[in-house]
Amino acid sequence: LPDEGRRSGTAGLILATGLELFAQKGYHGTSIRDIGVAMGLKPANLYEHFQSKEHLLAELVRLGHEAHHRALCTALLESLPGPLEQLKALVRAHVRLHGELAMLAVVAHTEIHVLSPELVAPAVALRQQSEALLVGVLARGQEQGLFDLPHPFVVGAAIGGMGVRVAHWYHEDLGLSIEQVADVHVELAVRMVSARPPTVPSSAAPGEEPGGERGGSR
Amino acid sequence: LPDEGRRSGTAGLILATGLELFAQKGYHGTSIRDIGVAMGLKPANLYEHFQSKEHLLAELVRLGHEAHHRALCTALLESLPGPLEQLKALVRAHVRLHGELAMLAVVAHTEIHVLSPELVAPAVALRQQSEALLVGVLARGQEQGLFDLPHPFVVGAAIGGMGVRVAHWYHEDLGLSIEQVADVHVELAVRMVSARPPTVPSSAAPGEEPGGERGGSR
Amino acid sequence: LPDEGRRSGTAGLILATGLELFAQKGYHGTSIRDIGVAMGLKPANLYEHFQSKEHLLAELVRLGHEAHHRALCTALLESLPGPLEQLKALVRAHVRLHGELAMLAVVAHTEIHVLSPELVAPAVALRQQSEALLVGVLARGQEQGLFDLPHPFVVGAAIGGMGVRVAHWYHEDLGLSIEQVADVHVELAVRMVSARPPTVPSSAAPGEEPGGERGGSR
Amino acid sequence: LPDEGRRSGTAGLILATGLELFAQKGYHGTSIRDIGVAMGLKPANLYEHFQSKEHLLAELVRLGHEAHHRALCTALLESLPGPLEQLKALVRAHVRLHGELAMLAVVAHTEIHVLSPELVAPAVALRQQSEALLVGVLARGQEQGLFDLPHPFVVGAAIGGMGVRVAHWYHEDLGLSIEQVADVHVELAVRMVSARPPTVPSSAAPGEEPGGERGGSR
DNA sequence: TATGAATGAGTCTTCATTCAT
DNA sequence: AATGAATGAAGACTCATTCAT
Repeated sequence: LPDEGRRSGTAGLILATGLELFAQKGYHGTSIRDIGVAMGLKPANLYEHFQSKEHLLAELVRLGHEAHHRALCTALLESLPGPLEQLKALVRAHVRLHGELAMLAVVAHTEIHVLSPELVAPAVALRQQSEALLVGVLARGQEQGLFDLPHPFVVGAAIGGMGVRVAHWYHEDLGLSIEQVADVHVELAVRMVSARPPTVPSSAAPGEEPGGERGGSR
Repeated sequence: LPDEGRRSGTAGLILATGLELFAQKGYHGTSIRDIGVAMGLKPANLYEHFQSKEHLLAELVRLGHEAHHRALCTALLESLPGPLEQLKALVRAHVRLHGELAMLAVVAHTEIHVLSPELVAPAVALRQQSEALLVGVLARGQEQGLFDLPHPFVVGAAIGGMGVRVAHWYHEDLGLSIEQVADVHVELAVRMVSARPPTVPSSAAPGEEPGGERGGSR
Repeated sequence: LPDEGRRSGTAGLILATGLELFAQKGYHGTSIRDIGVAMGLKPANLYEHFQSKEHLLAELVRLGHEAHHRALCTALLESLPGPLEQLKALVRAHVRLHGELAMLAVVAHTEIHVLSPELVAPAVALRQQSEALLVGVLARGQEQGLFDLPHPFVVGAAIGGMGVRVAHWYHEDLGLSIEQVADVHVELAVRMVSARPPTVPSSAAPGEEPGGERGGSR
Repeated sequence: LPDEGRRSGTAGLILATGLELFAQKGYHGTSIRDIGVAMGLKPANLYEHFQSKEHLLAELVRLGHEAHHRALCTALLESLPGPLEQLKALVRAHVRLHGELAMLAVVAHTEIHVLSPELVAPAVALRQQSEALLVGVLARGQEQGLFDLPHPFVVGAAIGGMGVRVAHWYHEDLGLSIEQVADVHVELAVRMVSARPPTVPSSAAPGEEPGGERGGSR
């Protein structure tokens, strides 16, 4: 599905069909025959183009991780300087990718564990690098006193996580462009790294909740 | 795994073993034989206690959704009044559940789609109610002018989503208590619904960011 | 089902239930569990009363053959003398048994082949004796010039066969008493062994059939 | 086995092997593995040619009923006119089919009940038509005063039934050609529908039968 | 007498894969 | 590049049977 991974003819069709079915029913829930009938080809034919079912998945997982990594890197390269801008760029790219290439993102994320160590290696390498990008930005933002992170690791996981989930719930019939969704997530991410004002004037207005909040934690 | 769903003897063992394997390898990736050997029982024995593999999954999915719904309801009932406190209570409960019952949460979430309509019905009903709790709190918060939500629906999805992801990355060897993780998420959620201060020095305004950031970009 | 084979309590219930299910779905098509649920007892309980499923069948098959043999012998003993009367008695008894003990007859006939040689022995012995009764009567009838048999063996098979089939099609809702059915079969058997009159006008000779027939052809 | 149902290659082999085993051990008593080893093929291969074991049976049952119906129709078409000739033609065809295609006839008759309603439908339709042929001929024969039927329905069942049984006892090593068997059955059927001569000399009257009876009774 | 749990063998069927064509 | 047939392994599930209770 990503432009770079597009393959010609039958191989591309297999890739696209496999992606759709894997996203829908899972790797183990999809048989080589399912893919065959969905394509109008016989199962045996798949082996002209991929060594095995697992290799087909490996290719998809690799494409997904590459697309993700590429999107983040590009975002960073094109970003204005500074941790905040970079964070915004990362979040935007992260969310857009999970909205636009939702099936690929889901498959790459969900089914990565079925791959054998050899086939999974490239993907995990990319994933770690991608994660490092966000971690790095957050770290620098905090070093520079621009971010106020309750806990850098957890905040990173949360920001990444809410983006990942977009692939599961976003779809075009929602009346929302993926750009709008990305905008919101950018705003949320910014808020997440920004210290709240002392809440001096009791932003919770209706009166006087002052005390309540204190004991709120259990 | 949740106290309420604990079953006696063999049935309970099957439930626990199935949960573990389903979480690890997926429903379709786990064979009835896998469960059998992991339990030290023969596969045939499973059918004394569950009608089918699917019914076993259905029970787990149901338990997961019930535990989740129960946790949210309890949190709300015990919360101090007011949308902000309720939001905090919901997020805390949501995160704790996804940390403490991680496997159940993952299975209930990931494998719900393989269930036939009949078996899935109770779970989807509960899920909708659970979602409605958060949506309701956010809506009231905004009505009362306490929250500033860029987009209520997306914010809800984001808050829910980051909690859901906790089940995928949190584990006890992380040097973090789940309570700490919940604390952070509560703080993050509060920030997500709170308007940022006017950003007086306009930290987001491009162009005039205070120098230091420049070197941060790669 | 036959009075002599009736057993007390549970054993009798198993026998009756097994008979019904074997007749309906066949031996291999009926599981020990089917019998259990149909009886309201647990399958394990069957083994208190029968060594195995096969022994249950063997008992039924034996009962069936015994009842049949007994019916034929009694008929012969109570018959007026003479091959014709004896034939009539045999046919009547044969048909009555297959109507009144239809399920037992069907099972004893149909499922006898699944029994191991040891268990089947008593039944085959009886069957041969029963067949011999009819064969003997036919032979004597022919010797004495009372019967005109196109082919003794085939006629015997035919007379026996039409009676056997009664067990498959007769049931009480048919508006026919089994006695009526037996009457008809007796009459048919008598005709089967009786030479036709010289067919004076030669009704079978092609070409000269008496008019009326012509319109009958389609 | 009937010429019309013969299939090429493997499918035909499966059909033939299945027929043999079903006839011998019954549908439920025959496993897909039995068929496989009898054919020298692996069980899985059967599913290349038939959807399921039940579909294989359904095909056999259908073939059997078609062959039977075809045989009866052809017989009627080629018959001389008139109920008596038609009866003779029907009986001859009926018997020949049950002798020549014995296994098919037995399976089609015995195992039809295991088929699901959908799969059984074509066969029952044919069966009803076949029965109607005989019933029709008998009815016309009686209307025209050619037949003397003690009870039309029962006579039909008896004539049909004795033919059906041929499939169970006839085999070539018997020293009888199937044609001979058919001849006998034709003669028997004719006798069955023909009024006995008034038995003027009272052949059944006890007492005055010519001698033989004396020693005949046991 | 009755039963719940347990089990090894066996059920039908689907799987991914190969190979000759 | 494509396919129909073939296959060994594995899939979920059922079977008749046992045994402690």
